[in-house]
Amino acid sequence: MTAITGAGRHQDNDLLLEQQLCFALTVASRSVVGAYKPVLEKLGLTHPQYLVMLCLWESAPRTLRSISDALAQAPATISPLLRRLEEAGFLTRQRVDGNERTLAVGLTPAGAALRQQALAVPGTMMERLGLTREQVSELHRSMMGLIAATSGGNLDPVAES
Amino acid sequence: MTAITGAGRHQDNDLLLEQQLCFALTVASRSVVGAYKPVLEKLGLTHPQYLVMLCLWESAPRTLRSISDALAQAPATISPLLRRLEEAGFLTRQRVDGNERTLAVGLTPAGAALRQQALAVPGTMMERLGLTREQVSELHRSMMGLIAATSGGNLDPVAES
DNA sequence: CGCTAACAGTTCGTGCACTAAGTATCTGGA
DNA sequence: TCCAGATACTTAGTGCACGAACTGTTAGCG
Repeated sequence: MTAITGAGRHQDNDLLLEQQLCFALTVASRSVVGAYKPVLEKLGLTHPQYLVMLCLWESAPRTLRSISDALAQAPATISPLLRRLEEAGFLTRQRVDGNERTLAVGLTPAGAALRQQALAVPGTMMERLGLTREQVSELHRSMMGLIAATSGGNLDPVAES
Repeated sequence: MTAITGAGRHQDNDLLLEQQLCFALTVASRSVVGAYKPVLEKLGLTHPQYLVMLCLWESAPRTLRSISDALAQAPATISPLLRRLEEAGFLTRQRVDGNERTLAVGLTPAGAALRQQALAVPGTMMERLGLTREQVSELHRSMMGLIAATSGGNLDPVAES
């Protein structure tokens, strides 16, 4: 209601595909992930798998829930991802004997060793994207602001009933 | 080789999940798309479907290839998307009689009428995200720069053999 | 004319993301 | 103690993204 606030007579232009932020954002995301692909392939990882490994290199063993929270993704997304990484030999999944409910995800020697190769990835990507450390920081800040805007606002419910 | 250029002794910090641009970018993309979801649900569209409709509202009828190019997505992604939108009654798919190879994607009356409801979407989203028109423009510029960085650089091949 | 290469779209297989539903476990309170 | 609710993870189902293989069509070239 009151479409005048914020929108108004700009509405027609607002529907142009090219100037949609959501469009630019999804294309940028897919493009950057695509740029990682050939680099990560050498490590035997997909991009989401790479993010999981980053989690584990920071702290292991840890629970699925903890990884799920760190990556801001549903447990149902992480679960099969961990299964594939286990099949690839990079991590282990086992129940903690004190608590039969939680899953302890740990690194195998191969998974821990992979970190050495991964160390070169950020630098390689900055080079391939032609970005300076400052530009990366600036973009990172923008993204964090956007993430805060989505989770900070009263979004989860449709706001007004 | 020569990991000193660009990377160097920052490598350890570079692997921290939180400061990965690619991580922030994918989370931001998923978050924003997720924020669109309740709004687009009222129109009966998913976010990728919304982008296809934006294409068609700008110009219809047009070919699958043209939509695929505009959205920077593979024809194989667009094809089933169009099928579902046809099933939903928003567009038509028919062969051009002069050229049995290309597909003419056109709007149905329902698909054309949907534009009126969609006019409110950008304003609604700006409000929900708490972004000003200027902030949206700025973010949009950043994303376009990033997209240019991925397609501009010699990325497609792995560069050196 | 006939053949080959390029092109338009579709289909298939794999992996991700997310909702919903299901299983098992743990915890807090009557 | 026992039970209701919360919690941890898994599974199923839908849709998207992408590479690869496939069908059919068109265009160009000898």
